[in-house]
Amino acid sequence: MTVEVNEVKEKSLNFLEEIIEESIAKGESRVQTRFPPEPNGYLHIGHAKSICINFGLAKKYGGKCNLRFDDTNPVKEDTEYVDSIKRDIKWLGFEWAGEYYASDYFEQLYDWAVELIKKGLAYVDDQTQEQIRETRGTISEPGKPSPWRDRSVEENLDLFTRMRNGEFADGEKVLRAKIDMAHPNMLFRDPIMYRIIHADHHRTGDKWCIYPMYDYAHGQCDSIEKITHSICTLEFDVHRPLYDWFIEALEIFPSHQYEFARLNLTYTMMSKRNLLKLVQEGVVMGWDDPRMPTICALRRKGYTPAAVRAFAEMVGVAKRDNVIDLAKMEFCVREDLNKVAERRMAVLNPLKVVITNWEEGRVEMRQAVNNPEDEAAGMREVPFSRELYIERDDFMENPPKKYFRLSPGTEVRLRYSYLIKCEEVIKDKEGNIVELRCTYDPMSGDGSSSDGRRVKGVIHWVSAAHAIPAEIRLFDTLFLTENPRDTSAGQESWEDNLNPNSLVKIEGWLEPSLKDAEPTKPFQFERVGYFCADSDSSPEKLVFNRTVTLKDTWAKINK
RNA sequence: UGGGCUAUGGUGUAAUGGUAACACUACAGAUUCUGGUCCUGUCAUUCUUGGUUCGAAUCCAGGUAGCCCAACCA
Repeated sequence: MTVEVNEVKEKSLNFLEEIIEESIAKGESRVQTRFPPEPNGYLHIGHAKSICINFGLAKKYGGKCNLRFDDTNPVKEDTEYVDSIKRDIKWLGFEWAGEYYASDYFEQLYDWAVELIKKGLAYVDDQTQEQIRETRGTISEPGKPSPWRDRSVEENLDLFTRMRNGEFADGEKVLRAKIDMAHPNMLFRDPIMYRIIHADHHRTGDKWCIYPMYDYAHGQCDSIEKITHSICTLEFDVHRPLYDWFIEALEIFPSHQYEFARLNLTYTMMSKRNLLKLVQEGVVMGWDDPRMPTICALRRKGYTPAAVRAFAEMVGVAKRDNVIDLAKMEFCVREDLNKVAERRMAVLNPLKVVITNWEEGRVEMRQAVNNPEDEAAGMREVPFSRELYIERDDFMENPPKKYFRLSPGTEVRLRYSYLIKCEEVIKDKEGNIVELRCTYDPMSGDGSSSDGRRVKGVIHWVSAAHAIPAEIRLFDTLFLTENPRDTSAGQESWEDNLNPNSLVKIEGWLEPSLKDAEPTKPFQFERVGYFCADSDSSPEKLVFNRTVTLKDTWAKINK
């Protein structure tokens, strides 16, 4: 006798999970990660991946994940960004164990710098920025030592103290680690640890005028927080030896850095610097313009946190360069929204239909299912009357062979309502179709028909007298028309590839129940796509944003 | 005097010396009061050349290709 073993396929581990499991196997009892944004811009979908990895790993292994702001460069940073970052992480559904700032550690970092000077591992350099650049050498040539490299410990200590005390102007002096000006890794050619910046810091104000560089700060901050797994993107891999060098030189808690490949999306600009430029130049309405890849933009557009998390999970974690198809993100959104979004009817491009055998003034409330994927969502009533709007695309005077919808003499079902037959097409002087005259089958209200005939086409509609007008913003999936990293197309720069049709505003008609829709709550406009009210929406002017299309039905029909 | 990282379908991710799997896309079909959803089917000589082995995507060696590094950015 054989027994069918229902094989439960265990989900394979990604390489970071393997690393963690190895460290646990070796006796490491703790998993502590951190998400370390610089508050110099808004978080985007690429950060969402990093957030999901860092918080997800901590959760999976019973550890903790800190939020640490890497605020070591006061001229670029601002509390506006700090606030937005916190809001976006919360929206994604994560809670940080501790909230820290690199600036919390400035005093400790300073003390450690003094320690390195005393050990003869750091010195104050008087060279100009240009001189430092020139003497660093190149990728294939060694650098040259600074003339100030061999100052005495006493002199270095004195100079560094005076740097802190504000005795020097910006750029006049820097503190550098004394390592190896001929090192094949450029970062080891006496990296700058501190520079002088007389600027207001968003948290420490004017307390400091010297600020640590990333390489001098990041590993030590991890170490202070006893981070076990410091996870960052691939371009930091060349920094890892330096990260380790400072930790070893200081003999502090040995945090370790691991790198994964950052997220790239087709047709999407992901660099914070360039996104900032779009905002500053007014190309977009702001950081939360629905065309932006920022988390707040996705929220405004009606994406759900669950969809973003599912996407991060689906793209996986590895070390190879990747470009994820936007279609994959849209799939995650549709998959989630299909389960949770209530259905509504809305006509984007109206064509008037008059039901000639329906009495003037008669209104009938039709029962409509809110969500066929979720019975608990219940029903609602939608008014039906003599004059309706249907989608202009749902009528064709001369239909091609596989067109299932209205055309002269044919019949379709109005969703949740009656079968109608097009009897007459009314045109204006220019020959434009302005109205259809139709008749309805009074016996077809329950889904059947008077004689058992069935129709293939089902279209959406709104009652002209009851429908409410709204501005509908159609944001194109493609904000860029080429992949930003693709140079083969010969474009001058990514900015030349902004999609001119990335935002189209139209006037549409919504069923009455959409009047008080709360912003960012997505609805499926049946047969059209997912939409949500914009934050600008008001009772006086309803504004709806397109979240994502339905799986491109119209394109399929029209091909 | 260059160093580091990476190569598996159109796109991602698995397979950890033993039948190349899963998802997205695309295409085809079935169901449907949404041309949506759900369901079914189709799509690979694992960058290359050698080697080790009964057996290699996996191990070894040499090529090749891509990405990152020369901010007082992170």
